[in-house]
Formats: sequence, structure tokens, C-alpha cells
Amino acid sequence: MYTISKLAKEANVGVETVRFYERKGLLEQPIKPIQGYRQYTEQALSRLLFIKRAQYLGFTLAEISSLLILSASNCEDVQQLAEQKLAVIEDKLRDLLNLKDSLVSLISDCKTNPSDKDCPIIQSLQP
Amino acid sequence: MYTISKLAKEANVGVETVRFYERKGLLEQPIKPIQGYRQYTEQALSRLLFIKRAQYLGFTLAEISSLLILSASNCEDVQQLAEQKLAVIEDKLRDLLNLKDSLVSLISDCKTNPSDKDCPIIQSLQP
DNA sequence: ATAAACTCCGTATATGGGTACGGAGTCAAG
DNA sequence: CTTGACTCCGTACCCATATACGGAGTTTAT
Repeated sequence: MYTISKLAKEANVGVETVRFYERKGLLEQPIKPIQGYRQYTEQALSRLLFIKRAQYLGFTLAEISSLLILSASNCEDVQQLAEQKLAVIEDKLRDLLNLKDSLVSLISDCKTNPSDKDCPIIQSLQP
Repeated sequence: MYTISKLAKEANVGVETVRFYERKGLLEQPIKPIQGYRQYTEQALSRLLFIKRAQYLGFTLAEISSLLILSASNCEDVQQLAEQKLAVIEDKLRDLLNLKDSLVSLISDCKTNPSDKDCPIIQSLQP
């Protein structure tokens, strides 16, 4: 069992962030002894880490929320939602790959630019 | 010469956005006849388009601001900024690919799950 | 010459994702 | 049993990136 600050520390977030996620419904309010402090299980920690990881991958909190709601429905619904998310992920992958390609080629242009001025990146941004 | 709304339309942004960028120093306040309206040159349009492209490449307004400052001078600094962006993008790509793989395999597990309950995805979310 | 459309400016609001504050209650160690 | 660290809650505030509002002035079309 963790206190809120232990939990926050484990997940490398602030205490206020944990409370914020609870208000948003991303983490459930943990049971706590009447008038006492929140007590978190390992499961809560897993969920928090899941949130942070999904966030790092570019999901918004709203999207993460629906990912998490997956665990409430039956297998077919879950599967369908997962497929939607997969489509989103594939879109993001495509975009990121394009972005990466542009950047790579711009950087390589820079490297073959003898001059200190006339940066190819800047020029590419100029129409 | 463009009026603010023509300019905005050309760049496919809102009028308010143009004013916002001016306040932020991303676009310079155009000369305007005393008590008159802003008048924008082609150059202003270029700069606005520059901003939007850079934004699409994943630069924040703050970063674009420094790109614009650097653009007058130093190719190396620009290149370095681009390389930082690239590194971030590559990290995200890696993780996104992993996530995609997990989802794909979870979905395929679902498809071979005969039951309506015991969804493999749900199970995987409950560590 | 008047109405419609546009622009001015400052300020307010929106959204996403937090972060900070402050007074009161609680827990644990000495 | 006191002291210091921790936690509670509600609320306010922060940053980024816009977007909207409203009253007054300006331009343009008819």
C-alpha cells in the first residue's frame, strides 16, 4: 500500500497530479479509512504508469480515459474500441514517419551546406 | 498589400490568430497609416506561412520564435534545434510501434477468444 | 450619404494539462 | 503530548494556443 506521495514518487508525478487524475476519473478514488488518507494498491500504480506511458505516446487524457473504459465492457466492445485506437495509432505513426523523413532530409541538407548562412531548413520553410 | 482578413485567409488562419502572433512577436506589427488599418506585404504572408509549416513540423511557437531569430544568421544552431526535434520524434516512433504491436496482438487474441467474457485485453490491463 | 462590411483595441473566455495555496485534520517519532 | 511531516479539500492560478466579444472608428459599394 502506498500513500499518495509514495505513489506519486513511484510514478514520477506530483501529488497534485494524482488528485487531478482522480477528479478526472482516470484513477479511481481509492478506498480510505473513514476520515483517513488515501491508500493505493499496486494496481493503482500500474494504472498511473499506464496513463503516463499512453500520454507520452501522444494520447490525450480524454483518449486515455476511453482506453481505460475498455475494461468495463464485454470482449466484443473492447475489441472494437481497441481497433479504433489502433487506427488512431496508425495515423499517428504515418504522420510521425513523414515528419521524421522531412527532418532527416533537412538536417542532411544542412550538413552539406558549406555556408553558415542560407540554412536549408530556414529556406525550406520559406515558400 | 493585404488587409488582415485577406492575409488570414491566404494563410488559412483566423484574423485573431494574426493579431495574436503579432502580440507574441512572431509577426511584426505592419506599418499602418496613422489611425488606419494594418497593411501586410507578401513578406508578412511568407512569414505567416513559415510559422504554420514549422508548427506542422512539431515546433512550438516559442521554438519558432527562436528559429526566426536564428534564421538571419546561423545554420548550425538551426540544425541543432532540428536534431533535438528529430530525437524526440524517433523516441515516439519506437514506442508507438511497440504499442501498435501490442494492440494488434491483443486484438488477434480477442478474435480467437470463444467467450464473451474474459477479454484478453481487459486481462492485460489488469496486471 | 448611408448601410454593410471590415478593422481597431483591450479584455475575456476556452481547452488541455497541470501546479500552487492555505487552513485544518492526522500520523509517527521522540 | 508535542512537533514536524504528511494529507485533506476546495479553489485559484499557470502556460500554451488560440478564439470570442463589444463598442467605436473606417472603408467600400450602391
